[in-house]
Amino acid sequence: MTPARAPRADAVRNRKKILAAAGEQITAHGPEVGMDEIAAAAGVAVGTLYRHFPTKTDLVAAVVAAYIARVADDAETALGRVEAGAHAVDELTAFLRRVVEASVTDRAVKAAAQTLGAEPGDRADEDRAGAAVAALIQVGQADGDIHPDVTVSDIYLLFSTAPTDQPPAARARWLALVTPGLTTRTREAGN
Amino acid sequence: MTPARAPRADAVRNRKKILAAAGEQITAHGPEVGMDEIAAAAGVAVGTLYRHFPTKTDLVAAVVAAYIARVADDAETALGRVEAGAHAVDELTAFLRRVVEASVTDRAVKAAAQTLGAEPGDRADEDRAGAAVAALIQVGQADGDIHPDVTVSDIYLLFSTAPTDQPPAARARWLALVTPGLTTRTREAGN
DNA sequence: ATAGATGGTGAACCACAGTTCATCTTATTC
DNA sequence: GAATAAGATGAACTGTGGTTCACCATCTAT
Repeated sequence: MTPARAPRADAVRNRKKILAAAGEQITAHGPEVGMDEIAAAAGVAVGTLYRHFPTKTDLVAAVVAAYIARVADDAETALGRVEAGAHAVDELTAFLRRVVEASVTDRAVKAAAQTLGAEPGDRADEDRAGAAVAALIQVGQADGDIHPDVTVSDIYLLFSTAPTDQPPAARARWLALVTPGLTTRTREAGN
Repeated sequence: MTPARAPRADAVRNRKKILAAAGEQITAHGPEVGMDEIAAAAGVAVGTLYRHFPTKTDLVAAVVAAYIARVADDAETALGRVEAGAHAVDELTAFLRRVVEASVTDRAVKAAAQTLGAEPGDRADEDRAGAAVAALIQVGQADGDIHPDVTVSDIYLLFSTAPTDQPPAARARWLALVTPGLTTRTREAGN
């Protein structure tokens, strides 16, 4: 069922360039960047964009998928560290922080995803991330550091509400406000 | 310095109708509702909208201002209850919950405010709300219930990150996750 | 080297939403 | 009840941005 001949070399190259450019442009100027601008940034004509992605929504979806893949990688790495002996709570909060920090860059991606009807291009990556986070939580709960009723969807909930458009100080503060809800430790003064 | 004759009666009436309709339409269908639709809902022609509000951004700003005024009222009422003997923490969290709940209706307002360059039409209402919340926090801290380093901007930060587009259960859960960051009490199991 | 399809180009197209304005209506004033 | 200014109307205009498509270029298999 795959008799189609292999895609042309330059087509593959262009696809990558487009994806990269789209990511950059969207994170830089928000989701309202025109297709023309993305095309220009990729060093390609608009038509080429449409050859690879039938619609702008599809393009954004692809960018979002790439973002999710990155997050999944991050989560799995964190899990790896825990298996190597690191504390799960620490890794989880650090993961949270990292995602929130990174989302400054990727905030527009999120916005774009909502503006258009962003579809999960690759459910697989989403699952990967979920599994890793779940494992992280479980270990943390076994350690007695993470509150027993915390679930993966809690983490997603916090992700989706992260103040990506706020200055660094505010993001740090937000993290400080939110972590006590996840851990069993009493809130410490700070920041 | 006010020699201008009083505005016509129907003009005043229309202004109200427009504001009301704009609020409804935006909360119902998001900030992307067309001016035509708002006009239709108000039982007026588009041109009338532009007579009262030179641009769509101005109209949205007016709607946002009305929203802020409502929040300010709410905060002041809560403060009143505290002065009458209620616990400040409870009132603060209840206030938070109320705003989050209400924002289901008003979520689009927030979105609209960000989409366009929403300007604070009435700084006064903003200040009213801020003052009331500050008082609430202060009393709560004096009671020893609210963490000493909590500030008004923390509350604003939480507002701005409230999951307004999530189902009720998720919003409740969010509140449960976030409150421990404000209080001095240890997190209790729940939900 | 050549054929033929795959991929690339970009000017033109189109739909949509905000905005304008010449004209008509209606409230207010004397 | 005129006269007049304030307000209302809505068809038409405009600019923007996604999308198309007829034509050209390039890669790959033979």
